[in-house]
Amino acid sequence: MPRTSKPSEVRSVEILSAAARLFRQHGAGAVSVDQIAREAGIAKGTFYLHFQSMRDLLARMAEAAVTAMAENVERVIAGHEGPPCETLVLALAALKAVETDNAPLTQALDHPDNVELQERANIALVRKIGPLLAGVIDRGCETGDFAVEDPLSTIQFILAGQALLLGNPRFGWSPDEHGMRLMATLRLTERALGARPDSLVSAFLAVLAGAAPGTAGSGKGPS
Amino acid sequence: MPRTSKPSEVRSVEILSAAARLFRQHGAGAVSVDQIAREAGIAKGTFYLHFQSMRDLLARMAEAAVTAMAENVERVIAGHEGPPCETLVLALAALKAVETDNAPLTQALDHPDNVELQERANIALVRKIGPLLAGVIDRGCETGDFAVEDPLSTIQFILAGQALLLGNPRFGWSPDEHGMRLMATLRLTERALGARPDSLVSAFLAVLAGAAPGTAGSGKGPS
Amino acid sequence: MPRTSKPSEVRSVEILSAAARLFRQHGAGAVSVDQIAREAGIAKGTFYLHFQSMRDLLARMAEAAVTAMAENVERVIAGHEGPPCETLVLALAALKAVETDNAPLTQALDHPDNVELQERANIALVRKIGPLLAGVIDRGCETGDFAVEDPLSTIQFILAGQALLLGNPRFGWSPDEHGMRLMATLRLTERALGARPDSLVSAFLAVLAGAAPGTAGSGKGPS
Amino acid sequence: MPRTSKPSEVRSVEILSAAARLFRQHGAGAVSVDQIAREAGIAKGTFYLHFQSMRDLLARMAEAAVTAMAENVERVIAGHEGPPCETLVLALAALKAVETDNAPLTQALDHPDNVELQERANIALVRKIGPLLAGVIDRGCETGDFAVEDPLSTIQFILAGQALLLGNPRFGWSPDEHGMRLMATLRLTERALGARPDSLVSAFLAVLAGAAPGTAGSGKGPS
DNA sequence: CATGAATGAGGGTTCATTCAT
DNA sequence: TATGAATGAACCCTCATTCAT
Repeated sequence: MPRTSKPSEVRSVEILSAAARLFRQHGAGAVSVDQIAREAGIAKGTFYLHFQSMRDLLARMAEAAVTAMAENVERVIAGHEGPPCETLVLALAALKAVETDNAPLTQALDHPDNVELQERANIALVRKIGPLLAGVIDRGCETGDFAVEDPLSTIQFILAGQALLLGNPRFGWSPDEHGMRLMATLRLTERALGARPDSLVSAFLAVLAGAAPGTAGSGKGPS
Repeated sequence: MPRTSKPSEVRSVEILSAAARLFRQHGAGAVSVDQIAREAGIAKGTFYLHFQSMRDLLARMAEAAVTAMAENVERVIAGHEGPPCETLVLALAALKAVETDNAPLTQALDHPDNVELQERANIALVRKIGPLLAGVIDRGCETGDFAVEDPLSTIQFILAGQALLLGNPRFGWSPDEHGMRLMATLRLTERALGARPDSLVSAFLAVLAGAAPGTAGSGKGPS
Repeated sequence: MPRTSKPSEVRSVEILSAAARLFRQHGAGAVSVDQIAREAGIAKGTFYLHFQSMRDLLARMAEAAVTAMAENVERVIAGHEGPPCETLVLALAALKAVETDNAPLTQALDHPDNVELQERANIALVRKIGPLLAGVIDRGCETGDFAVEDPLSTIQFILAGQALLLGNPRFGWSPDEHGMRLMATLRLTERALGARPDSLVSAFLAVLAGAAPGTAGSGKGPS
Repeated sequence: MPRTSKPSEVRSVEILSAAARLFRQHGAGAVSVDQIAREAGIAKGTFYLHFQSMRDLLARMAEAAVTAMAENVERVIAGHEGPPCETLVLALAALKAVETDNAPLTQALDHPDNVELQERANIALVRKIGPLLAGVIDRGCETGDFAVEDPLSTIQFILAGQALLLGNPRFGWSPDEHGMRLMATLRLTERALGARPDSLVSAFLAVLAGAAPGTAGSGKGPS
């Protein structure tokens, strides 16, 4: 009721995080513009001053999530000095960290109803993060740690597989099943990149053990 | 308006394929029961004589699609005598064949809006087809063609990666990009399964060249 | 599925009691022709062979209920020899007995949704039972037990009041409140009929105490 | 189609009276939200801006009707100075006045299908008006005009009887029959309250004759 | 920039009734 | 008489979007 005026960008972010909060609770499919407006403390009409449509909001949210991931990964890559194996594992961990972080935007993607959002994010992720990691692999190829012909395509496939098989709550893996698939994924990645056997696995265990320098903010391990 | 009575199963299939047709055109999310009924040439109420709800229809469609895939793969595996590499490639090709086939049910999954359907199918696919292919790999391990610790987890990861990276029209790969990713996938699979370098790639090329015996009905290569 | 042919009247009764059963459980407003047909073990179309419409069924049910009440009351009046006060109390008790009896038709009326049915029954009751009781009162006027100008109008008013105030579960009286209203009703009736003070009250207590001869089947007292 | 904005309360009342109009014509059970919206000159969605559901509307209508009655009665009681007999008769007349008034809300209750509404109103009426009249009777007991043990229970019974027997158009009494029942009701009330014979009847006739001071707005006599 | 009442097409679902068999 | 698949109008309700203020 009070008519508080704010710069467009501030309002947008407020709306975005209000939406994220609701999405987390009820899933994107079950949230109406009405609810978002109420949660953001604005009138319904104001929503349309900042977003063209509901679809627009969804798109921007997915974008924001992936951007956060990319930034996290970039920071890790830039900040880490050590064997490429470790860098890679840390980067993959940083990826998951965003999902695990309290950041509402990211967690919103986990709900069963948000499939479309999730998928968009996955695709953007493969497209955006792929090149970053491909850079790491390139370096690894130079140092002789890795040996692979087409690093980009390869890591993109691996990101895709991981996103669907491990990142998707719908599979409902038991902890055991999940662990087996995680380990198989590491071994497969080792081979796919032509890395020395056990090199990724041991790097992963090292990361799990102590917080390696350069880890992303949350400090949480990969899922 | 004319009142034609048909056996329940016939009507169900008619409705199912009417729905598939519309889904292909507009995406599952944008199709109403009204439209389906009109397309199927029945009254709206009749729809509810054969399907409990819209959700029910979606579930049955996803199920049908995956079942078709599983059958195709099984047929290929059973009917093929030759090196496991080839069997595997043929099986993967058969998988795609269902999607590529004219079968309306399968094609319906391709639309951008059908994410939920697609995802259900993907998950069911990984769960159902995984074990079938794991069997082929097991045999390969015995013959020495493959060497891998946990065939099921590994092939499931590969199926997941393939489903998202290659099966998803949203990526919008150019033909070149798509080709590179396909090749990288094959190389990755070779390494992941501990197969001899080039073994899968050459098997794939062989399949492309001539219709190997036991190929699925459509005869089309992998997407 | 088996096509058993039965005389129309038998079927009607079967359907009627199937409906009564369902009404008792879910209320008349929540029961569909479909359900009734299923419960009666017939096809939906068959329903319309015996009842013109749903409305028709409701009407016949209300009629049946009141007929049962009237018969009960008539039997009591005919079978009882004693002071009119007692006859009257017994008759009123018999009225309630039908409602309390297991007779599904009657109990169906108690559900909150069945208001229309209940009302029809009430009206029919006032119209049908009124004259019966008026006869008793007439006799009472002759014996000097009662003194009232217009027995029919009077007893109809009392029946109406009782039906709404005491017979309606929607009031939600506490046992105490209910008791007070019952006693006030008896006193009011005494005065209205010009009966000797306490005559009806004590007759009522007598009926409560021992099952007076001529009581209706259930033997249960008035509500 | 033209978009006219009105204060919420105004709209609510407009909708309410549009509904009342339709209810009067077709009965509450046969009126859809669609119709109400059309009659009120608003869009269907607007209806749900002011009423949570159809049920909500019904509840508010019943409430409004009884509130009007209670107010009328209260005004009469407060404004009248004279023998309790007369106050009582005036109050009962005021009750009917609301029903008889042109007030669409009240008239809506008259239709055969509105049983649920009517019943709710009846119950609320007995509960709300009962205590008001009981107060009058209490006073009468003090002045010696009345003599009754439990005024509340007694007057509630009488209200209930009157509501069903006289207020219900379904009985379809002929004018004669109606008159007889009205007179019997008065006599019964006299006796029930321990009033002097003819006291209520003559008060009633007095009220009929000239508009006694303090009568409700409509000035119409009891139905 | 902000408001929020108003819009109205569209959603899924039910169900009394019909009719070809 | 009996069947039950088919009908389709009607129902209640939601919600993305608009627009007068």
